[in-house]
Amino acid sequence: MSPDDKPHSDSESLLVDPSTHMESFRRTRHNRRTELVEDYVELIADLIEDGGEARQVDIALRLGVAQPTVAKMLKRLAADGYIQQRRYRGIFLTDIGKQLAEQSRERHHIVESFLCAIGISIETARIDAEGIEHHVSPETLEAFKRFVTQTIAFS
Amino acid sequence: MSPDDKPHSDSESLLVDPSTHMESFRRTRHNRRTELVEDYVELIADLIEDGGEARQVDIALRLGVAQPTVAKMLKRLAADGYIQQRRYRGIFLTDIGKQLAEQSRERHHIVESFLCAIGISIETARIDAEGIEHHVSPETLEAFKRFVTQTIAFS
DNA sequence: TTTCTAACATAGCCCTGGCTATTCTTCCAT
DNA sequence: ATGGAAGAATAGCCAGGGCTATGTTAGAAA
Repeated sequence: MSPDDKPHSDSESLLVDPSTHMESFRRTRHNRRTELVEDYVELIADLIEDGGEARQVDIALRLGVAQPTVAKMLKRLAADGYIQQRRYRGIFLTDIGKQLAEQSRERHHIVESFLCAIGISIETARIDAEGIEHHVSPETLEAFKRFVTQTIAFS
Repeated sequence: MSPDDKPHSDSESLLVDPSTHMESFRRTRHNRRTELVEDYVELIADLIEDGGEARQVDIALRLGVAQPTVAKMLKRLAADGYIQQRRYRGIFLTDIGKQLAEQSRERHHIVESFLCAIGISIETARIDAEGIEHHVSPETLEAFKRFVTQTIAFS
């Protein structure tokens, strides 16, 4: 087998090495699994703060899904210890639920502010932030925060 | 019922109106469905360019999934017209497959460059870009591109 | 108090994207 | 020419996150 039979070894390849590549995808898949939880918890916190309660119908309406979908998800959230439920009654965030909500909310806010700071319209920023926030590592979040602060300082 | 029983009407609420909110989530859910396709097509293009062929085992290795998972996904890609398959033979991108790959690759590259430009380490940029790229709207992508260009111009 | 409605709970379905285990094919090396 | 190994296909399982249809409950209105 001549050297040309195999992919270029290192230099000129546009592909990173397989295990690194794999790590990125694994991480991304993991994030995908946690995003829904974060979305729910964040939304529940907002609804409670805003209207005193978080009803399934409201959650369903804002998420754009059917009520039973929400019900099923809430069971999972309860099982995972993020919320407390009483049959036919409201939903309450547990301490770790509140903690996660606060974290998500802050991250969400930073991402959205950042997008605005680089000149994105508020409508687009809102939509993109919803998708992006879950894939932002602590390091990137820090950078976003710095950038927003600087931009405000200059204006 | 006093005015306080209902959520604040407009001004002081931290929640956007429900239908806007819903749109964001719907969009995000839609993106999630297309990300996998983009990841595959982009990876296939890279593998072909890099080594002349895209084998299931290599795709599986880089994606961090099992080979049958890849096989199943490839059927979907073929059904959707992105690739052509010949049993026990290689995979080829169709024209629209190539087009999608090119688009994804460019977007991916812009996002990664952008993250680097704001000071993220290359390792983190790689991982975050993998997750973020699928949630970047055309408007945001434009802004990223502008930013990268400017940054390079100043250096 | 009774009734009726809005909200919640449950059942049962579908599709997607993972997995393991197993059965072909190909193709290289003997 | 053939046997074996590596890669691809297939079968069959699971969990997650959607859905519709339907039963239950709480609480307001009559």
